[in-house]
Amino acid sequence: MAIGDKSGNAAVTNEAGSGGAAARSNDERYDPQRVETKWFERWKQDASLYAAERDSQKKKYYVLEMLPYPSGVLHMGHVRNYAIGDALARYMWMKGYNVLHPMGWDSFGLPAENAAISNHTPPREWTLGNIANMKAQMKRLGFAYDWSREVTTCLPDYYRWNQWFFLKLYEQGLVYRKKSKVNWCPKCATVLANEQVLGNGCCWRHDDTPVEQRELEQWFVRITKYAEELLLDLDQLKDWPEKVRTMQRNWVGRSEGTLVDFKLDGNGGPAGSSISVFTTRVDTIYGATSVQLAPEHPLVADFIRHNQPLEADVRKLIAEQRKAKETGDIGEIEKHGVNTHRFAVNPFSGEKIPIWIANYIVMDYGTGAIMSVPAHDERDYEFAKKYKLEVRLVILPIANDPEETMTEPQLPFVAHAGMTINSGRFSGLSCADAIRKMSAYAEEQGFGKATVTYRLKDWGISRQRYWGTPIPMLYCEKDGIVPVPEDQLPVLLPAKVDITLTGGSPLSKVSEFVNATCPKCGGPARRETDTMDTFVDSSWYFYRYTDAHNERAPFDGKVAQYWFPIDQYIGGVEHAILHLIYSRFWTKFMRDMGMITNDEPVERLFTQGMVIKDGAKMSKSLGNVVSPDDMIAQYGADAARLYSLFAAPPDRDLDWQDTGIEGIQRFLGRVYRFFVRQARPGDPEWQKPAPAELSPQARSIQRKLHQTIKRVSDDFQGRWHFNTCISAIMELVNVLYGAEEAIAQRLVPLALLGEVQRNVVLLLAPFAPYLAHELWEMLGEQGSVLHARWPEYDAALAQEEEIEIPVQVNGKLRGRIVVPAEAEEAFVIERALADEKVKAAVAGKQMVKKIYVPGKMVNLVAK
RNA sequence: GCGAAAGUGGCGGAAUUGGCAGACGCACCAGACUUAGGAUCUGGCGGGUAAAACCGUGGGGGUUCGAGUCCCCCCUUUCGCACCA
Repeated sequence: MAIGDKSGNAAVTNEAGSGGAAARSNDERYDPQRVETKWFERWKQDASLYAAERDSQKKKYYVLEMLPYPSGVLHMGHVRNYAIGDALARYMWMKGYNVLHPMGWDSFGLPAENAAISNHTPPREWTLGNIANMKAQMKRLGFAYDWSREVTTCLPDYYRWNQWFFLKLYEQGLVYRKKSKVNWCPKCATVLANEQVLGNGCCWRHDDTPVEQRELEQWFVRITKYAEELLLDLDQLKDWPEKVRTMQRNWVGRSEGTLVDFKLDGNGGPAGSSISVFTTRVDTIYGATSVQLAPEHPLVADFIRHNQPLEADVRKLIAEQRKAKETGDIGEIEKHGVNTHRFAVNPFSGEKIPIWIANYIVMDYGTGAIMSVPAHDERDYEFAKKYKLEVRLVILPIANDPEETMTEPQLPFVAHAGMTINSGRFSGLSCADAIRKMSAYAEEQGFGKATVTYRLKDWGISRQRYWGTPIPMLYCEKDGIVPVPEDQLPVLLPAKVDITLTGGSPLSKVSEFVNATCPKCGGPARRETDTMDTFVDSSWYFYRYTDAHNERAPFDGKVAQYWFPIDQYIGGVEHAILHLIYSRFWTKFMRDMGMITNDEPVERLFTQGMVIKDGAKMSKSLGNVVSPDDMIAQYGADAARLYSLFAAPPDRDLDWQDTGIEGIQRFLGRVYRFFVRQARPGDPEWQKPAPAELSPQARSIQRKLHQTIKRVSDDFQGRWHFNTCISAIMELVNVLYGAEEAIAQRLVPLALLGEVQRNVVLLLAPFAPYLAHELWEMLGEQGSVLHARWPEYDAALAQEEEIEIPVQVNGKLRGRIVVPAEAEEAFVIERALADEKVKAAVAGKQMVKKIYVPGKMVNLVAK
C-alpha cells in the first residue's frame, strides 16, 4: 500500500516544522485544539471579518438566527441553530452576496431577577457577565457574526427605542390602559407571570397557596387592530412552514357569526338590560331553549345581588372552570350549571327562555354568553339532557332526492347544510341563506348584527418587575396620565434596586425613580413602575441590526429598506406564535407609521428540531445535558458543529450520540491527513487546471467531485438536508483515499489532484470553518476561504459514461448489466436478455412485456 | 375529540419525480501496521442459507410491469389546538 509519496511532505514541513517520513504518523495527526486556537487568535485580530458592506453593489442577503436569552451558557440547541445559520451565511458569502449575519441578546427578563435574589448579584451584572461568557463561546465556535452590530436589549441605547415606540403607539391609540385580571400570590404580595403559576394553581414559591385573580390596571397594545391583516398575510408567507402558519391562523382564531341581544324579562332586574350572545349559527335560534352565561359574566353579580343563595353555586362553577383551565383539560370538564330562575326573551320568536350559568362557558371568548340549542350542538345537548331542558329540532337535512321525505335526524344533529323548520318566517331556508337573512333582520330591527370574533386578544405588556424596559408614562394628580416627552428619553432603569418578591413592583419602592415632575404642569407626578414584556424587545430587534448605532432613531428607514425583509430567519418552533406574531404586528405598525415599506419582516422561516439525548429533551434534571464547552475541548468546534448538522436533517429532532461525534472527528482527521500527504502548493503542475483528457480512474475522481458539488449546492438552494451534504463530502474523501495508490503511481494528473483539493476545502468551508481555513492556507491560497468563490459544477463532467442497470424479471431483481449512459432501448434490452441469470429466469416462459426506464432499470415481464 | 408530522438494520439516518431498500456515519467482526492500540489503513456487516431460493421499510388490503414512496382501513409515537359558542 502506498501512502503518499515523499515529495508530498513538502507541504507539511512548513506546517508542523518537522520532517522525515519516520515521524509521519505524528505529523499527520490532526490536533483540532492547535488548529482551532491558531485561527481563533487570528480571527480575533480582525473585527471587520464578517462585516456586512455598506453601499454595496452586491445583492443583499440577510440571514438571522433568533437571538438568545443570556441564561449563562450555550446549550446544544443553540449550537445547532447557529451552525445552520452560519453554514448558510458562509455559503451566501461564497456565492458573492453582501451578507448580513448579526447576533444579539434578548437580555431583559425574569431569570436575572431570580438570580439576583438567589446569589445577590445585580441583574445587570449577572446578565452582562452571561453575555460575555456566551459571546466568547460563540466566537470559539467560529460563528461568523458581524459583532459591530451587536444588539443588547437591556442597555439604554436599545431600550430607549422601546420607550420611543411606546410613545408612538400611545399617540396613535394603539396602546391603552385597562383593568385586567392577573395572577396574584397573597403570600408574595405580587403579580405572577402565567409561567409562575404551577399546575395545581398555586404559586411557584408557595406551592400550598392558590393564586388569586386580581384586577389591575395594565397597559395593552391593540394588536387586534391588525387581526385581519395578520391572518390574511399568512397566505403570502409561502416560505414559512405550514405548521407555523396554521398555528398562527388558529391563534388569531377568526370566526364569523352574529351578535344577538336577548332582553332580560322584567321582574326584578335592571330595566332594559340585555344579554348579548355570539353565535355562528343564528339559523338555529328558534331552537334555543336557554341562555347560558359564563360564571364570570358581569350580569352574574347582578343576579347574585337579587338572589344570594346563587353565590355559592357560582363560586363552585368558577372554581371548576379555573381548575380545568389550569390542568389543561377544559375540553373534558364535566358540565355543570345552575338555574338563575330568570328569563331572557328570544328577539326572533318573543319566547321567554331560562337563563343558566354554566361552567363550560368561558368569559374570554365571544361575549361570555351563548344561546343554547341542544338539538344542534353536542355540548348544548349534553347539558340539556342533564338538566332536562327542552330539545327542539329546527334544522332538517336536505334530502338528495326531492321525492324522498325528510326524516328526523338523530339528535344532536350538527348540520352544516340543511333546511330550517319551526323557525317562524325564516322556515324553509337553507342554513346559509337563513344565517344571511336572519343577521340582516336582526340588524334592521336593532337587536343584533353580523360580526367577526377573534380569539386573538390585545397584548398586555405590563409587568410588575424590575428587569425590563420602564414604561415611559407619568401619573399627575392634575393632568392624569401624561407621556414622558420624547426628549426626556430614555427613562433609565435605576441601578440600585432592592429586588425581593414582596410588595409589588421593585421599582415602586425606589423613590428617586417614582417621584418625578409632570411635564405639563410642573407639579409632582408619579412614574409608571411597571416594565414592558420582553416580547416588545424582540419584536423589532432585527431592524436595529441594520443601523445599530443610530442615536436619533431606532434605525434609518432607508437602511432597513435595503436589508428587509429578512431573507432567512432560523429558530425554534416554540416561537411560532408569540414572538413571530408580535414581530409581524410591529412591522405592520411601523409600516403604517411610514418608517418602513415592507409588510412582513421575514421572507423565509425555518424551524429547526430540538436536540435530544436518550430519547428526551436535554435537561439538568434528567442529567442528559451535553455541554458545548466539553465538546469543544474534546473534539473541537468544527466537530461539534459538523455533527450537529450531520446527525439529522435540520428540521427534525436530533438524537445526540457521543459516539457519533467521534465519527465526525475521525472524518475531519481523515481529510486533514489526506491534505498533509497530497498538497503540493509549490508545484506549478499542481496549480494548473485539470486537463480535458483523463484516464478512467482520474475521470472517476473528477466525476465524483462534480457530483458532490452538485449535491451540496442543490441542498443549499433547496431542501437543506445538510446531513446528506456532509455524507456526500465523506464519499468524495473516501474516493480520494481509494485513489492514493493511483496518485502515487502518477495515474492521476497533479493538476486534477490540486483542483479536487481546492474544491474539497470550498465544500467544507460552510460547515467546518476552522479546518477549511487551515487547509486553504496549507494549499498556499491567499486570502480567506470565506471570500473564495463557491464552486460551480459542470453537468457534463458529473455525467456518468457507463451506467449499471438492474434487470428485473417479473419485478424481481435477476441481474445487472453495464451499458453506456446514452444507450438505446433496443441495445439495453438485448444486453439484458443476454445476461446469464436473466436467461435462466425467463427460460421456458413467454415474454409478455419489456420495459426500459432510461438510465434506471429494465423489467421483463414473462409468463 | 380535531389537525399536522413521523414509524426503514443493533443505533443515527439515506433513498429529492413510483424504478437496485439500507448511502454516509456509529457500534460490531476480521485483517494489516505496531513494543502497544481506545491511533491509523483495508475488508465485512438487514434476516435467512453451505450457496442459492426466499423473507424484509408499524399491521392489513388495493392500484401498478414495478410501491418505503400512491390509495383505503387500522395501530403506535411526537407536536399543535381544544366545550371557540
